[in-house]
Parts: sequence; structure tokens; C-alpha cells
Amino acid sequence: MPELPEVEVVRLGLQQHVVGRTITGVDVLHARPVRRHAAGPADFAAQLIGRRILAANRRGKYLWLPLDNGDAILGHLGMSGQMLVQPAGAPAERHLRVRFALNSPQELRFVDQRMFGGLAISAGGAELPSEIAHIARDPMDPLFNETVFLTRLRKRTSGVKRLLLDQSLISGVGNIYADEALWLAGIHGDRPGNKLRRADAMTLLAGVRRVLAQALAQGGTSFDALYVNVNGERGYFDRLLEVYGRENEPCSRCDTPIVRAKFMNRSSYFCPTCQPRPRRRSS
DNA sequence: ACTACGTCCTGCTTGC
DNA sequence: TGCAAGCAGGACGTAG
Repeated sequence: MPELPEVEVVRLGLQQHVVGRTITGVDVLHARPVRRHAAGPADFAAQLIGRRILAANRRGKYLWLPLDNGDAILGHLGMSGQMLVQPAGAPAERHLRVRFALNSPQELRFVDQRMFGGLAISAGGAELPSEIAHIARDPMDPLFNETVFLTRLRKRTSGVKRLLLDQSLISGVGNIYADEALWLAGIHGDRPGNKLRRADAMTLLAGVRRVLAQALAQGGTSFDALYVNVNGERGYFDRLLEVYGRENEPCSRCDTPIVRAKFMNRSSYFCPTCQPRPRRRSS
């Protein structure tokens, strides 16, 4: 479940190991992850041969690699995507989808079990791919406009959890860190945005920033091992999590058992004492 | 413009 | 033991 901290860890790894390299070969092993490249897998590969990678950038949970012809490789890890830097001769991973040979002993591999993620070429997208122009800046971005965010948030009628997951409003937050931030702020995710006082909204934003920063600070080791664990078996964020995945465990603030609820076909975790449910909207 | 819901994927876990 | 259903979930398309 890569969210901002995990994607940023990947970006840093790409910056270190891939930027400056030239692509000498592309092997698309499964068409699905390049589905957003309309011209198809063969064209995807052909266009990239010989291109040099100039940088590794991120907007929200999207990554892009600007190329020396003004285009960019645009990527999203989805739920289970990994960017791995491996020795060229290393055995193929079970879910290896795309392999990039480089002018280097190492190659770049896109591995993705569930294939919600993918790669595409963004024409002229080196600066910022037009495909992700609608994605808001993330709250750690120096150019994130706090005032605009707070104002927009407090005009919306949806529950704040849904709003935190709206990447056009604020990017980088997923299901896990949304729950953590709401717990930090003591706000229930069902509270409508337009029912938040400005101080509540600011507390919530502070919670988002705090949990993202803490997770990022813990996140450096995964890519050093050339492996980003996105399947949750051994996530090193586990010990930081206060509510996510902790159903029936005592809240660290008040000992009330954490509750799990269904939300948007997925789970939400919260403390019913620290995060009281809003009064139900009369219909 | 905003809201809400369904869909895409695979593999692990759960239940009968 | 076997099989099916449930579950995980980010982003997008669609309808209202």
C-alpha cells in the first residue's frame, strides 16, 4: 500500500541508482502494466531505447522520470508495485512485469503482483506530465497551499476521510495514513468537511503532516535492501501505527478498543472515544 | 464542480 | 481435503 512515504523512498532510490543512466533495452513481460500507453507495449519499448534518464520526480503517489527528449516515464505503484534495482543477471521475480536494461551492471525492474500500478510514456511530460496535472501537491511540498486546501476542505460535504483520499484536494494520503492522521487529530472520518471548524481542519492537516513525516523518517531502509515491501507482511511502519490494523486493541491514549468499520469497500480504524462519530445527518 | 459507487487485479485467508 | 467467497485497495470512469 504505497502512500507518500513509501513512494518517496522509491523516488530517492531511483534518484540514486537510475538517474543519469541510459536505457539500452526494454522488455515488457506483461501488457497490463503499460495499459495506459495507448500505442502498446512494443511502442513503449521502442520509444525508450537510447533515452537518458535525467531525474526522478514525484507528485503525490505518482513518479516520473524525465528523459533527454522531453518525454517522461510516468509510473504509479498501485497497491503492490515495486521498482527494483537488480544486477542484470539476477533471477526474475515472480511478478516481474517490465525490465529496463541500462548502461550499467544493474537494471531497473517494475514488479507488480496485482497490477493496479503501471507505467506509461508521457509525451512532453518531463516538466510535469499532463496526465497528472490534476493531482494536488502533497502537504510536505514547499509549494503546497495550506490556505487553499483548508478552504476547499471546509466547503465539501463529504466525510473528511473521503476528502483526505481525494488526490485532487491533497495528494499522497492513502487509507492507512488517513486513519492515522484522523486519530492524531481526534476527528472521526465521517465528519463532513463543511462541519469542521477551521481549527479542526488545521489540527487534521498537522496530523497528516506528522504521520507522513514520521513514516518517511523511518522509511530509508527498504530501498537500501533494493526491495520495497508493499504487501504488508513485514512493514516497518507497523510499530508506528496507532489504529490501522489494530481492531480491538486498546487505544494508546484512552484504552478504548479500536473499532474497525466498513468504508468505501475497505476498512477504517478509529478510536470511538477519541474520535466520536458525528451525529447522523438527518436525511 | 461535487458526490457516490463500481471496476480493475492477484493471492492470501477464511469458512463451509 | 477442496473449493469458493472474502479481503486488501488507488485511481479512474460513469451517472446523477
